[in-house]
Amino acid sequence: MHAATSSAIKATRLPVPAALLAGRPQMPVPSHTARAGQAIAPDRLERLGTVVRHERNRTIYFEGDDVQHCFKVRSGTVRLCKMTEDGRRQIAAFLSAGDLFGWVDRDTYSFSAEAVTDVTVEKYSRRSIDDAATADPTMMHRMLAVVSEQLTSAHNHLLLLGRMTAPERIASFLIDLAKRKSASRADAGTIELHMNRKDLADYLGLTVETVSRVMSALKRKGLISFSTPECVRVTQSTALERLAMAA
Amino acid sequence: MHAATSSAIKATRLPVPAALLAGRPQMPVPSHTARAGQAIAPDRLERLGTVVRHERNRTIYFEGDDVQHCFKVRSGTVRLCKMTEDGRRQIAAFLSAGDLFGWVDRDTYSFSAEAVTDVTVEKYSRRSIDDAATADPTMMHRMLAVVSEQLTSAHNHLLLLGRMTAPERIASFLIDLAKRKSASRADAGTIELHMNRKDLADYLGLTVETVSRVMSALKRKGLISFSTPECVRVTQSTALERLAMAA
DNA sequence: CGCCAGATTGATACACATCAATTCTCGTGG
DNA sequence: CCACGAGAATTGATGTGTATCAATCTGGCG
Repeated sequence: MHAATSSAIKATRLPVPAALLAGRPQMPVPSHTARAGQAIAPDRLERLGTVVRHERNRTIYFEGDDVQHCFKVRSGTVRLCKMTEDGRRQIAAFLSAGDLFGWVDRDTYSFSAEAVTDVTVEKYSRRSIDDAATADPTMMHRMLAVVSEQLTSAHNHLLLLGRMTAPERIASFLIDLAKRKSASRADAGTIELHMNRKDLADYLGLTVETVSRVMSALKRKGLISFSTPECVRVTQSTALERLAMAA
Repeated sequence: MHAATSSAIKATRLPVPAALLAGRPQMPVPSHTARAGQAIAPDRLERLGTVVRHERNRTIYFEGDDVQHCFKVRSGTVRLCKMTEDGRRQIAAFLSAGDLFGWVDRDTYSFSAEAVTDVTVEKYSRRSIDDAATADPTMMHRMLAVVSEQLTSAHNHLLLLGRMTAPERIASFLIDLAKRKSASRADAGTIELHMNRKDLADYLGLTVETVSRVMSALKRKGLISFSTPECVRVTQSTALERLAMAA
């Protein structure tokens, strides 16, 4: 099971023009400052990374694999998840363009990374990152900021899973997603989910049926609307926020 | 509400003889390597910290407060938690001697820290830590390791809250606690909880009544035993582990 | 057109929450 | 030392939110 970690389709060695650690904060439920990162010795990081493509539902790495690489999402959506022996799954985060993952100082990954959609990621060997960090100490500082942000997201997620009702979970999720979108484009209101109901359910600690029912209920009440299951429009954001409530 | 963060009773300026970042990994649900830390420029960290006492149930800092300090538990138990407006609470972690908290690179704390029992903590100003990190780059590296470990714990906790039944949650919790104990002393089997049922419930995403019922059931089945609610003895650890199951 | 996976909707079951008494524990003062 | 009180823990009776089981519906694709 831990064998074929690489489901890569194409791997081209490429310089990294933009600052590696720049980009918006990882994971949903941010609700905090966006900390637009500034360039960290971009010259040192050029030619260190490769761009790799993974097709839909392929695993990028498995929980328990040795930490050999760090990643940055270039396009598409990635999920970080854990499974129990009997097949129950918990998704810890969905990542999209600009998000970093695997940037931890550990021996093994504590969750799997999988492609929700077709995905392109930038991939950096741990060794090259270590070198870059040695050369530029602020790099390590930025990595700490990234992991800190992820820890905050995880803590918000704990509150959601431990103490919120199904409608509250869905509402919070939609609001977070809407916030993330609006950060990039001012589309305002329309959200492309990119993931199916099972993914959503496994992120929110619910079943597909419950997710479906609550989505339908929200639609009936006029808080949201959607024609295809993957494209949701928030029509009454204040009412939705009231539903989500949690600080 | 964010006013009096300091409920400190006594504050004495003290050198820090042992390596600050040494110690066992933070939070329950580790299940991974213990990474016994090596000394990080102990000389630079001496005289940077103060020892502060907080009495039972006092808040050390509030969610949303500016991050001014980092902490290390010297004795007692600390809980990290979040509350909703209507009083629901989620505890993210319990910390005990040797554990670090507040070591993030963020502007504000994303959760409150409270004393479960009477507690003594070592307290370091952010500024002094930054200075130490500049002087010794490996320091930042160690901090990244600490936060990474916490992120892993948070992810395990997500699986527990999102996908496990009440008995599974209790069993996992007891096993983790037992592991932590055995790491320090070879007491084997006997666990001092230090926290009441409400704390336990808020950590596990359950109610006091459910926690109590499940504990009683486990006792009746002979997997555990306890005379006082706070002192639990695991009598059939393999059966308990089978109950917990999750990878 | 017909197949199939995903989504929705309905009927029912059950795990855990909620409401409501006891019972236990422990600190305090007589 | 024991009685007392108060908060915590336990236990019981009942309710309910979400899971489970089971159709049906929908949309994409060979």
